[in-house]
Amino acid sequence: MTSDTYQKIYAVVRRIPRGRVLNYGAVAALAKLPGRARQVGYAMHALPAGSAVPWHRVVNAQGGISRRAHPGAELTQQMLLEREGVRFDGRGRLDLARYLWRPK
DNA sequence: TTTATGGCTGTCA
DNA sequence: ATGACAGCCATAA
Repeated sequence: MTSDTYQKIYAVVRRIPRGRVLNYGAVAALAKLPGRARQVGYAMHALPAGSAVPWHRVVNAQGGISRRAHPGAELTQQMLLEREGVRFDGRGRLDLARYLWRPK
């Protein structure tokens, strides 16, 4: 796939520091693709296994894990984040104001 | 080619 | 807080 869009998206996601998260809209914006949040989701879905992209650090705008195609995968994502020190509340959501990565 | 769908988001009721 | 609606556009059929 020769899509520059994906490459930009992956480049952004790959820069997310450990213990931090980014929502789809933010990734799209940082990739110079404002409004394409959905495509970011598709890019994640199309991500080849074994890639160096920390897809689990990408969450939705509510600071939670979106329902994904593969059942149970959202739990895996939450587990990976908790392993990096991200705490989830009783609703399975995290404090965006605190964990959202804000590049300068 | 056209249509339908989707790991979203922001706004309004 | 929750739910409905409407845009964005790449991928699949």
